[in-house]
Amino acid sequence: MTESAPVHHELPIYRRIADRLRDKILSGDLHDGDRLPGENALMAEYGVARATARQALAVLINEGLAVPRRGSGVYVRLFRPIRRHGSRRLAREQWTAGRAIWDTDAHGRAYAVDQVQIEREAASEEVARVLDTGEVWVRRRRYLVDDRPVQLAASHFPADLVEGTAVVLPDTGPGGVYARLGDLGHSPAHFTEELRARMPHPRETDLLGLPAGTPIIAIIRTAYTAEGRPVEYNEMVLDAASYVLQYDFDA
Amino acid sequence: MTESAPVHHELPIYRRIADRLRDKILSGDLHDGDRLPGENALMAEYGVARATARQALAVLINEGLAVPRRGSGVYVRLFRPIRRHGSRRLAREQWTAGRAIWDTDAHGRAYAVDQVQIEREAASEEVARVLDTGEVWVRRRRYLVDDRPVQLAASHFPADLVEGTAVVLPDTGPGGVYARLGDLGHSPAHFTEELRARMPHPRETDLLGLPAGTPIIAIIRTAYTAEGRPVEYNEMVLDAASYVLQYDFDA
DNA sequence: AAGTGGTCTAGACCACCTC
DNA sequence: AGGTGGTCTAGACCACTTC
Repeated sequence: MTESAPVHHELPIYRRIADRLRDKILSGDLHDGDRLPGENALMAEYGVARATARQALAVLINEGLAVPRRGSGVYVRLFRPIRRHGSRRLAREQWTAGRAIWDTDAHGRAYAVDQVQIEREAASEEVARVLDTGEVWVRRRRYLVDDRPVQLAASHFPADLVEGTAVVLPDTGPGGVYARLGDLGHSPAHFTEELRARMPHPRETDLLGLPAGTPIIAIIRTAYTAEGRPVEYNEMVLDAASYVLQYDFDA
Repeated sequence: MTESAPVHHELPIYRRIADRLRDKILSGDLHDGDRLPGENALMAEYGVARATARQALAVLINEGLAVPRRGSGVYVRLFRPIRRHGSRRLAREQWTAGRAIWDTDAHGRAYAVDQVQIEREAASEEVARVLDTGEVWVRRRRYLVDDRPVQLAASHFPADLVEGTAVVLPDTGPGGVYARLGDLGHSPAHFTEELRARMPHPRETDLLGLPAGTPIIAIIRTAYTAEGRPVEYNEMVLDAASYVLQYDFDA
């Protein structure tokens, strides 16, 4: 009797446990910050080995739905995004009014800038291609909202354009770098944002303090003057769990 | 929470193995499609137990850098994104020229639509709020590029607006639904896209055939006529590994 | 002190792919 | 047939949190 039975795959135990827990989270049965049943609880409830219980929890952790806390438990994850307006926020009125762009984003919530680093560098191949120059000034910094890091950014400017100006000073003054570029007669007029989502590299995980299962959104924004001269190349890395991006445009 | 005071721990073995493999991938030492050292190889090379070798590989898999193939090995992952233009692609010339929007995106590559489903439904709370109606027609479908699913979409239209029109037929004719809305005197003129990135739910994982470690990009696009009437609410779910999104706008 | 998650070992059986 | 990854068990020691 060589005939074998159809291989009617059951889901593995750890997947079924994970599915049940996920349902409880997504249905609202378990709320933000609630404690999930721990490894011991799952071992007892389902009669499985510890590794299997862990495997089930790992699924939810890697999906970004739960966060483990050493010595304490596994918790349902909070999700409080900031709304970031792609088009509106860069409207000229924003920075000509002397306001920082971040006022537009983090309305009401406490925000801060961190780890500011300003350096003159040789441009990478890609930056050199876009900005059409070999030497750039780079402003790197980290943004925090409610004391939690949410974004990394590295703005690149053609060195000859900004050398000796406030663009390369720690404090760029009212309206920020865009207002300063305006002072120099190079007001940004057109923007391109190129956007990807992926899992973070270890450096990004550290700097943004990301739990497992949190993707990042990588944005490259290029700013052009009305004459079409590129004046800024800005690489941003956003904690995806902290953001909703919005773009408005016409047909 | 941000990582608390790092008590100068050494990295666990599995992390160090994962770090070395990641370096080989990111440095280009290992290329797309190359086979990584397997569990047995890692056990021998580092003198660790099987579970530890697996744990190291799991890190890379959950980062989206590697894909396991049963009975075969673990492979470096391919990354061939499609460029999707947020603003330009919806320019009126596109659909008034009778072209499908997808011609703009998947230039040159084979694309297809799949699992088309057209139904009249009661609007969800959110859709009802945005479209200002309780009854909607919904067009659900899946997009494929090079025979691989890359996007799910569900377009919602106010029922009274599109009842009995080509908008709710399988074939919407030249220029697609936007051209048909134009025929009805409701040409879309303004768009809003709201965008998040997160790990997929199991249903999305299945429909898009996503390997572990692949986030999705969820986009909600709302289309408005020149008079400000909302005429479409489109929920899209994109395989993040398959896309680069581009938005162009002015200051 | 007790409980939690983090790491690791040493086995086992299975389904699947490749040769 | 032999190698690969997928699942699972039954232990162990550790660091950390909570009480």
